[in-house]
Order: sequence, then structure tokens, then C-alpha cells
Amino acid sequence: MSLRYALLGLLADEAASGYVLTKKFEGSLQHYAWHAKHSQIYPELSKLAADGLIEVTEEGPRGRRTYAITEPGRVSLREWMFTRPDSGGVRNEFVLRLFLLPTLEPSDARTLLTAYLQVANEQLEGMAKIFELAGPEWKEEPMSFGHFAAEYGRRSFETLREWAQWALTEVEARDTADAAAEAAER
Amino acid sequence: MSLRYALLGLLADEAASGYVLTKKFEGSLQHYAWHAKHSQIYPELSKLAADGLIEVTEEGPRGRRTYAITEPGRVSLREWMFTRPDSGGVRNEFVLRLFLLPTLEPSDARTLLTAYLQVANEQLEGMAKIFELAGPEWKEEPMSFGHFAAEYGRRSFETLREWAQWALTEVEARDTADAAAEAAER
DNA sequence: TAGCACATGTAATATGTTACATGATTGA
DNA sequence: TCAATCATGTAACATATTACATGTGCTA
Repeated sequence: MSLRYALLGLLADEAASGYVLTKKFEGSLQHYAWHAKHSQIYPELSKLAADGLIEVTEEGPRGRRTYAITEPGRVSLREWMFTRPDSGGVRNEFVLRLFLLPTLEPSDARTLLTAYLQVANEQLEGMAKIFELAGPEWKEEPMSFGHFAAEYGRRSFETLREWAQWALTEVEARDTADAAAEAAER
Repeated sequence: MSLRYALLGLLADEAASGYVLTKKFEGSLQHYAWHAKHSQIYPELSKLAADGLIEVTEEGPRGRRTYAITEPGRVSLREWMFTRPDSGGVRNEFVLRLFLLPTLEPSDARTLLTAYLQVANEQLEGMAKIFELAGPEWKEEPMSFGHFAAEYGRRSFETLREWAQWALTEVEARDTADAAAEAAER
């Protein structure tokens, strides 16, 4: 059901064709928020139009149809924004792996955590570039599209980095405890 | 495909029946990592058993079957833990809302951010209780099940709280800029 | 004029949800 | 003994992915 509002939200920012919306999902959106293929997007746009939440405002070459959000569409989007996200509906592969980390041998856990640390650093470098490019615009225009999400992303990756560092010390502690237990056995 | 590994991971921690696994998904797991209904769990357990990754170790009353992970199961789980999570496959309703926050009027945005702040605080209180209950055990046994995830959760909610506070100042800035523009118009 | 990006559609398959369905054990 | 919880299963429906399918316009 969220795809509907993802599309509505993108069209609330600016009018676009199915093709353009597909490209938007291939950008930063899909890495952090939501993704969908064109085979899902086109049928959903038809439904949204049938429900009067969006409308075709322009027909271009190659059969291109540009959609814009309608007033009922804005009302529907706003309503959804204020509904409590279904906290029983999470599917986060990364957090699942965190939960399952203790099923690994300490040496494997250390390897994996080191890889996470690297991912966090890479992502932070990427975020730095985004801020460099969009930063000036964001300073002039507060509350611009993407800024809230980018700032949240930057802070989240910093948190991931710090957490991974903490987790590595935890694995070391386990190694030390195991070694002590082994020594005591002899 | 992740459900398979979620089940495998839970069974790597300890043997359990489909019913018990369903209950585990109804706990903290579903709020932060993964969720599934019994109607999905039972067929998947059958498939995992058919593939030899788990096996029935005990048959109890009321037709209860307790499954345990097998050695091939552990190998498969470990392999999956080391695959790179598909970064093009995110579906995070919360982050989607962050992306769409700028589609709201500043006053609506302020209302929503205040609600997020409250959610973060509530969650942090909940986490504090979890740490109180499990903390002593976690201190004695480093790398225990749930500790990594809980610590990550705690840090993430602190990040959310700080981000929401920052975002509120951003909305204020927008309000100020809008008021100035209006004044200049007259 | 050929190759690439633009642009949309749909069928088959896989995954996930809701609803329907049944029965056993336990404790009050 | 009766209600709640334990315990599993499956059918119908909704959602999402992969693969197949077709044609247009631009630019080098």
C-alpha cells in the first residue's frame, strides 16, 4: 500500500512520467526508503488516475504521459503522513543480521563487523559528497526535498560506525572470556 | 528469501517449534528486524526440513514438532550472513515519510516532527527497561543474543531524537523565511 | 542509419496477508 | 467443564519480481 503514497509524494514534489518516477526509485530513494520496478509503477499510476488522485497533464513524444497530483491526491497523502507507521510490519535485512550476529563464531563476527565499519565509512563519504553538491541550495531554502532524509542518513551512518566500533570491543571481550575459561580448564 | 534465514538464525540460537517461532516474531523482532505470520512460517519450515537445513528433534503433545538446525543449515546461514545485503531492496516506511516530509505545510511538519520526538522518547524508555532486565546477563556474557541489536536500537532512537530536534529548527527557519518574504511583499 | 536511451505494457512466478478451519491440552 | 492457549494447516487474495514484449526519438 505504501507504493501508492510513495508515488503520490513524488508527484506532490513535481509532476513526472512513469519513466521518470522509475528513475527516481533507482536513485537514493531505493537505497534508503523505497524501491519499485516499472512493472509495478505503471499499473499503480493507472489505479491512482482512476481514483482521481493524480491526472495526466501532458502527453509527450513516444507515448509519454506526465502525471500531476490532484487536490484529492494531496488530501490523501497528508492523511497517510499522519497515520502511525505500522510498527508490526518491519522488514529490515540489516537489523535482522544484527540480531543473528551472535550465531557466528567470534572470529567471523569480527570479520563481519569490520566490513560494516567499512560500509559506514564509505556511505559517510558518499553523504559528504551529497552535502557538498546540495548544501548551498539547502542552506538558502530550508525544508527542501531530500534535506531531511539526507541529514537523517548522515546521522544514521555515524551511529552505525560508532555502534560497530562498540560491537568490536564486545567481541574482544568474548574472546578474552573464552581464553580465560579455556586456561582455567587446564 | 530472508524469512528462510530468519528462521534458520532463530533455530541456530535454540531449537523451537513453529508455534514458538511465531511468538518470537511477535516480540521485539517484528518491531525492528523482521516479521512473519504462522501461515508463512509453517510452509517455510517444511521446505527447510525438506532441504535438510533443519530437522525435527522432538514430537510433543498437540502435534508439536520441535525443529533444530543441522550442520548444513549452519553452513547455509553463515554463507548468507556474509553476503552483501541487497542495498537496492530497501522498503522502509519511516524513511519514506522522511523523504516526503517537505510535501507538508510547515505547521503540519512541525506537528509530525513533535510526534516523532515523542515516539523516540517512548522507545528510549522501552529500551531502558530492556537494558535493566537483560543488562546483568549481557555484562556477564558478552556477545549474547539480542544485545547487539538492542544496543543498535538504543543508539538509533537517540539519533532519531536528535535528528527530530534538528528538523524542528529547520522548520522554524522556514517559517521565519516565509514570514520575511511576506513582509517584503507588502 | 545504427545504437542507445526513452517509454510503456503484460504474463508467469514468487512471496506475503487475511481469512477460514480444525483439534488438543491445561488450568481455573 | 469450559475458556484460553497451544498447535498446525490451507485457500483465496494481494503484492512484488522476473521475464518477455514492443515501439519511438535523438544523436553521433
